[in-house]
Amino acid sequence: MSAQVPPGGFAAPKGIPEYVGPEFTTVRDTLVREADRAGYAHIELPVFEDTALYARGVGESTDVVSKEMYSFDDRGGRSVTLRPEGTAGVVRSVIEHGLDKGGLPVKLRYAGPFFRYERPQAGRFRQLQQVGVEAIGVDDPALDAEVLAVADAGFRALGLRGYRLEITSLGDATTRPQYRAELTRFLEKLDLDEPTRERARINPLRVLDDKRPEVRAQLEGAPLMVDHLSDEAAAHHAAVKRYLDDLGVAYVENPWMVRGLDYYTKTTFEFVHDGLGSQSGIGGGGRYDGLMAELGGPALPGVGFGLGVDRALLACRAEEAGHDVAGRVEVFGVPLGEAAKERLVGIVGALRRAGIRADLAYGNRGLKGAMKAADRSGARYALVLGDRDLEAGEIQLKDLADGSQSAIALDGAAAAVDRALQDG
RNA sequence: GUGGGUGUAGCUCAGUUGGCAGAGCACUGGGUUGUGAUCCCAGGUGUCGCGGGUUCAAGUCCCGUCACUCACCCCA
Repeated sequence: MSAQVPPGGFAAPKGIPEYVGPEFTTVRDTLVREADRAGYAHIELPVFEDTALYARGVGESTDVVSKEMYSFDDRGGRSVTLRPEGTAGVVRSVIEHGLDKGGLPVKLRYAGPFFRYERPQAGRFRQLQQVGVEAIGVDDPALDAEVLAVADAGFRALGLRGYRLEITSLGDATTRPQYRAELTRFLEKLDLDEPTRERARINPLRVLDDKRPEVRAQLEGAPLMVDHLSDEAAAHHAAVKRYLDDLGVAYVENPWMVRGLDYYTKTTFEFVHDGLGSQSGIGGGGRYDGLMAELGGPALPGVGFGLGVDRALLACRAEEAGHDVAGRVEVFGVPLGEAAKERLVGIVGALRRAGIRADLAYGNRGLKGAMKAADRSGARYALVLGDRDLEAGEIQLKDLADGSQSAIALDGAAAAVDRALQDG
């Protein structure tokens, strides 16, 4: 398909998607807008952090930390890592700057690139784009539900329908160790290959969402975390579901769901889309009540999500949703000859100063080529100017949608175009 | 990290039992210096991914290698 050596000799690093045009930013900004509506404030964070932050925050035993990080020593000999996820950085910033000293919860949102050294695949990239929110400082199931509702609203706003929200509870520190021991005893009796046994040793929960049928069959009857919740965690879980009903957010329970990051407690969730192939998660997250303390801050709870912008975009393409492709510009200038070009350059400048998106046919193309460029620009109107019009003190305003054309006065042409656009 | 598939023009691809490297789309110009989205005409010097081998002859067969891709794993 693609040549190994591209024209010019350079290729983008492996596994990194590049987006040209408005499609990507439209998806990202739509997701961000829903977080803004719920009062989450923007936070701009470093793209790399102290490696130890992720080792401690995300968890040494996770795949993300143990084999997928872009880590290197900087020139001062400090080990730094390109951020593989957003929550650890947000929590670090909250602790470092005492953002929890004011009113709680602290509600923050972020957007940007993250990095994981994985084998690229459909929907899986080494540089991935996420939009995320974090609500820190309050342990209230209504806040869990709000976070879920914000994500759901974002996907709905994109026009997506072919996804579902799966939720479960991972319990808390009071009962998880017992459950883990019980699950380990169950797994030890199964016939599993060596890599899977190794996984069971590192994190037995992870074996539960194995996709292979031969493994799934053996998992029938495995002990589930939702049956081993503390009274408090069970009440929290039940309350979250009630609040989701109040918010009109649909969900299904998936007690086999596991998260790959160690910090999750209680509520965890994943948005799953059916049209994406193997990498079907378009967003995920949950509660992390121990993370603040783990990273040296006050023992405050938190809840948040990360949404995959790349995957949401692929989902939009799969559903053919959200394609309001606005033109690059609204007005396109077509000059015939040098004198006309000098005059049109000024008019296009005036249009831009008036807030109208406008462009011009450069390169002294023929009339036909210039009109073709006007068509491709997506403009509503073309402004055609030649010697004949200059003499008459007029300029031709052509409606590219219906082909109609009328002459308007050259003086004040920009204002007249503005009026035409207003009238629609 | 493990396994499968695929590499031919900017893009999507065809190329038969080994015999002159092609089509569509896109792009540029012209038909028409006063009109685009339609129509007609013209415009291609491609490391056939790369290296080696077999052969009179390799895009085609063999070996190696690289890249891409899908799945496992993992996750957004």
